[in-house]
Amino acid sequence: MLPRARFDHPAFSPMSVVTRFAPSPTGYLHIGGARTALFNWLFARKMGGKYLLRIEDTDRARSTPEAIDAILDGLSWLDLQHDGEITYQFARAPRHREAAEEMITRGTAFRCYMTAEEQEAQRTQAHAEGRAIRSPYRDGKAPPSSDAPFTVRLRAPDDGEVVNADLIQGDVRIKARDIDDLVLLRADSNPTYMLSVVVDDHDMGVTHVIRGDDHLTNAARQIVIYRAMDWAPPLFAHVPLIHGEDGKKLSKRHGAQAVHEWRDMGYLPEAMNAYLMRLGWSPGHDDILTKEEAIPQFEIGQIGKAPSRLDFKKLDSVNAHFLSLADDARVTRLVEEHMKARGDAALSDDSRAALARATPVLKKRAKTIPELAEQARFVLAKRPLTLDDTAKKLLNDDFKQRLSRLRDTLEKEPAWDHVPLGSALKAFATSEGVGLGQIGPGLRAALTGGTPSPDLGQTLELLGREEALARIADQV
RNA sequence: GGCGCCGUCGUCUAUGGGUUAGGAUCCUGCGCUUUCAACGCGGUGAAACGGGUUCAAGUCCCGUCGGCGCUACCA
Repeated sequence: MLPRARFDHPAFSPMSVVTRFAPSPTGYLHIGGARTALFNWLFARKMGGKYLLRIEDTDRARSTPEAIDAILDGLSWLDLQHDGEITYQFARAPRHREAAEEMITRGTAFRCYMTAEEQEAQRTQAHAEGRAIRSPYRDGKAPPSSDAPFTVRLRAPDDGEVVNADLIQGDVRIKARDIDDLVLLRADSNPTYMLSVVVDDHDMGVTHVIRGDDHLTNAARQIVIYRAMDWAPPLFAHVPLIHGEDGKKLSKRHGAQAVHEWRDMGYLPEAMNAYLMRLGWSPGHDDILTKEEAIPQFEIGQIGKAPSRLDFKKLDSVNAHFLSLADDARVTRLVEEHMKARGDAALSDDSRAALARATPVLKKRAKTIPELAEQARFVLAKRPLTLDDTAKKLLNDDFKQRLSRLRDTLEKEPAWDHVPLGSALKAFATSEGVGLGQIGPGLRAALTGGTPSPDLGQTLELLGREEALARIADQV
C-alpha cells in the first residue's frame, strides 16, 4: 500500500509539487490525453516536483492490457517519462473500500438499499424538481431486510455551496442542492471512479490535479469526498478540450486521434509536443519551443479557458521546423521505415547510402517524413529513368546536342561538389550564349525523369559523378 | 430540462480599462530562381450579438445566441 499523503496542508513548498496523469486504458493514447500529460509533466518539472502516472483500470469490462501498452508506448514516444512506479488503480480497491468504510463511520457516507426502480423514481423526481438525486437512506432509514444488497453513497451536503478555486477556470461555485448522493461503492463492493481518484490522489500526495475540463463539475463532487475524509483537497486546473478542425468535439470521424497515428503519418515526437503545448497555452512570445525550453516558462495560469481546434497545416509547419533540425541518421532511418511500412522493397546498400547523402539537403525542404520520402525519389530511381511527358518534351533533339556538350564540360569538373558544379552550369550557359533557363529544366529532366529535386548543383552532387554522368549519357 | 464552463483574424494565440488590437500559421502579391520547396519583403483578415458601468470597455456587469461538459453502480 502506498504511504499516506504528507500534503494535508495547502501550504506546501514548491519542491513538494506532485502532479499525475491518469488515463483509463480503454483505448489508445488520445492527443488530448497527450497534451494533459505534457502539461502535468511541464508543471512538475518547472516546480522541481514529481510527475506520476496512474492507470485507472477500475472499469474491468473496458480496460485492456493492449490499451495499457498503447498508452505507455505513446507516452514514451513523446518522451514524457513519469517519476516513480506506475499506480494501477484497480489493485488499490481494498484501500478504496477502507476509505468508504471510514466515511460511513464518520457519518459522511451511508449504505443505500435503493432498488433500480426506486432509484429511477428518485431520479425522475429530482429531475422534475431541478435538483440532484438524494437517497432516502441518507439519514439512517432502516434497510428493507438484513441481507438486502446495498451500495455505499456519499452523503452530499445539505446546504451551502462548494467552491473550487480552479487555477485555470477561476472560482467555480456549485450549490449543495446540485450535488448528488453519488455512489462510492457499487453493489459488488467495487469502488467507483469518483472514490478511487480522490483516495489515490490523496495517497499519492498529488498537490495539483491538471486534467481535461470534462471533469470540471466533478471537482466539486470530489471536494465533498475530500471533506468527508477530512482531507485537504489538491489544487485543480481544468484544461479546455481539443476540438477537431470543424470545432466539434474530437471523434472517430475526425480521423487521427491517437498519437501512434500521428507517428505513422510522419510527425516527429518533438514536433507533436511543441504543437500540443501551444494548444491552449502560450508563453507570450515564442511560438515554437521544445518541452525543455518550455519548462522555465510554463505557467498554469497562462492556459486559456477556451477550447482549441486542431490545425494540421500549423502542425505541418511545426514539424518542418523540427525536421530540418533533426539528426541526419535518425531522419534517414525514419524515411526507410516509412518506405518499408508503405510496402516498398528493402533498400540496397547503395540506395541506402544515396538516401543518407540526400537527407541533410532534403530534410530542409520537407514537412513530414512521407513528403521527404517523395522528394527522395530522384536519388533512388534506377537507370534508365522513365521520363514523364514534360521531361520528354524538354529532351528534344536540339537539346540533346546541348546536353552532350554539357556532359563534356561536367566530365572535366575536378571537384564533384554543388558549389563548383553550380558555377560550372552558369559558365556553360554563358558559353552557350543562353540563360540558365535554357539549360536547367532539360538537365533536370535528364537527371530525374521529371520528379522534383533540389538545386541542380545539389542534385548533381547527391547523385554522384558516375550516376549523374550516366543519367545524362542515357539521354544524348 | 437542471447545473457548470467557454466565445479576439479561417486556425493557434498576445493584449493585467486608454494600442493604428501584436505575432505565428493558412491564403495571397512581389522578389530570388534551374523545377518544387526553402528563404526575403508586402497584403487581405478578428474582439459573437445587445444592453449597462466608466471620461474611456476586447478587457468589468447583465441578457441573448452559439459551442462544450456534468447530470451512470463509465472514467
